[in-house]
Amino acid sequence: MNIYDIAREAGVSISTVSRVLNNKGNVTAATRARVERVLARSNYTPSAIARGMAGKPLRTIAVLTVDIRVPHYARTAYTIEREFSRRGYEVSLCNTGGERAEAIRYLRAVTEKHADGIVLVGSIFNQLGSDPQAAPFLREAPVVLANGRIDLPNSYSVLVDDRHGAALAVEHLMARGCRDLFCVRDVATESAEAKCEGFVRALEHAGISDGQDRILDTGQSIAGGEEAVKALLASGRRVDGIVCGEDITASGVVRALRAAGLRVPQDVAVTGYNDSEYARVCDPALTSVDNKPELVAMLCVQLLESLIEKTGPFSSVTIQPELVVRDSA
Amino acid sequence: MNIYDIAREAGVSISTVSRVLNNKGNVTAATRARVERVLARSNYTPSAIARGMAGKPLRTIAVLTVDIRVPHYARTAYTIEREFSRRGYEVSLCNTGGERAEAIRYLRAVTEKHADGIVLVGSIFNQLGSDPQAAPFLREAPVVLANGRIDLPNSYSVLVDDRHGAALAVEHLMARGCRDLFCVRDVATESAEAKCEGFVRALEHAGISDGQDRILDTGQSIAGGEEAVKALLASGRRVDGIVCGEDITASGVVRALRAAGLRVPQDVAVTGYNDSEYARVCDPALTSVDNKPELVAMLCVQLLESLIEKTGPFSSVTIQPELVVRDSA
DNA sequence: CTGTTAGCGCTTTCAT
DNA sequence: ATGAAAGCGCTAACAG
Repeated sequence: MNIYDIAREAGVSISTVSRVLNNKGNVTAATRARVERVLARSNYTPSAIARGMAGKPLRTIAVLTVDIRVPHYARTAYTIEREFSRRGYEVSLCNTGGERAEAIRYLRAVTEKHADGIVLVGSIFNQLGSDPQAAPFLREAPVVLANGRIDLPNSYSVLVDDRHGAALAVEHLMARGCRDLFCVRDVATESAEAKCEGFVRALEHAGISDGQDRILDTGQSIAGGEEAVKALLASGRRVDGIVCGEDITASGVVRALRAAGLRVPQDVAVTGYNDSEYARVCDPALTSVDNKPELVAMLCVQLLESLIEKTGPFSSVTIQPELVVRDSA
Repeated sequence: MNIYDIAREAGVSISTVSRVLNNKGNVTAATRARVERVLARSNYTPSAIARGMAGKPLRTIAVLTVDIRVPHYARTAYTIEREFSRRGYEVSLCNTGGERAEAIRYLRAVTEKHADGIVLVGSIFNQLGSDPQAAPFLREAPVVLANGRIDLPNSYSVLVDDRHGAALAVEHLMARGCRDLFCVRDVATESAEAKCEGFVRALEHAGISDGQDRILDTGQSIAGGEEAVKALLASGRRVDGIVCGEDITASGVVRALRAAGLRVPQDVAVTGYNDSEYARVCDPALTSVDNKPELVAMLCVQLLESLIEKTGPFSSVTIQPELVVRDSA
């Protein structure tokens, strides 16, 4: 069933049907009513593909994320989807797992389908900007990065100041009297790097210069946090505060500390990052850095929408995280 | 840049270009090479829209879910996306929030774009099958429900036996000696209903007939779990075991029990549901029912793919949850 | 093996 | 206010 069928049944031309379908003017009330009656009883659905063929945008947004099973990405992707949906766009989603090849495959696919815009969620996508295989696809449609940045003509960023976020955690711990701090780095992204940098700088600011030696590397998981603590305690180094790069890792840190007979926060205070549900499930509830994924997502959507609709001016923005104090520090 | 440009530059016809593009036979190695060279230096991207216009499938799958911020849905959606991606499909995602209107809007949109298949994740979508506004869109493409069922000619299900899941929890609690059990219902879906039914039946099986009076209603959240426990304790009823419909709610239950000075599991044992990361973050780690979202998703993908490619036979399937025993019960 | 051509279903001028 | 017709970029049937 297509527009010709409707036109025939209504005794008009396809132009007229098209006009009533798209609420264009120049149709008599009578004609419009006749067409609408036919429309109502037929179960005709216009073909968006044909509409796209005729040069109209398909109103779809491509979202690339590492893994929506990570709550932080889930919250970001959720907000992006909801906001674009509200604006009449559909979103297509890909979990690249950080795999360059997956990202490229997907970018090619969405370019072939003429996506109207692209959102890259996470600093891990920064590398695509200079990737000869990927970059061409990032020039066909406007691109916005959530907490990332690439240098391409039509790409913009909504950044989060993770250095500041980590510094907030350090300052809070020092204010409660902690002096022997450590930082848990649980992933190798620019964002994680920024957190470490914030940690080191904040220590320097407090006159402690060996921050670089106080960074613990581990995996992003409960087990990762546990292992980092076990290794630290085994080293015999003094510790009374731990800044973690993720709530989930922090929960492992807390668990291992308690298992070792240490009290949190009395003996060792712990901070998480992301202010996720994990922070509230954890016992004691985690003091955590809120890096505002919903706000970031919202700004990404607004930015991308104005890029697509060419209602300028546009500019990249940076938002500041905040510390949410609970029981672990 | 389109297929005509390539054809002209290579000095061949568009058919030939189309043939090399799609690896069809009947092209001399020499001709193929010539076209491929032109292809390589041009940054031509074929238009999937035009291809769709010519009758080829666009290879997109629409996934409807309640809210991917809920880990169980995130895991399901993640697996669906990954598996379809591997098979050369793209997935478009909508978080309906359980809103009928959102589901309908989205179904209309994806029908206009000729989605090749639809996945409905969650029993909340069961009602769409008999919804006159929604059902027509569920007839245009094959539909698979994850843990749901609708009665439409081209719709199939991958079901989870949640009655059995809840019964497993009850049996485990009774085996540890619990006698005064309660069940926390934290949402109003058929799936939640099935869990309650499983709870009641398992009690009956053990000679306890007042199961229906042992169901506590609350919200699906930490606070929901806490409130349920507070109300229960205030009522003065004896309790030594609580079966929860969700890990997140169970974590609130545990927290409130401990706050009331009760030990988990010694005084009151608690079971969660979904075997999510929350179960592992919670202290004590939750004994939880694993309802296998990855397996469900995988089966949905296989089912839908065979429906799309018409490689039968198809049939709905039911999978059985398993209990994962940890420290809370 | 290669080229010509007729659609696919819509939007949009341009006539009338 | 309405209709005729061109064109969007591709696939595939058909002709050569």
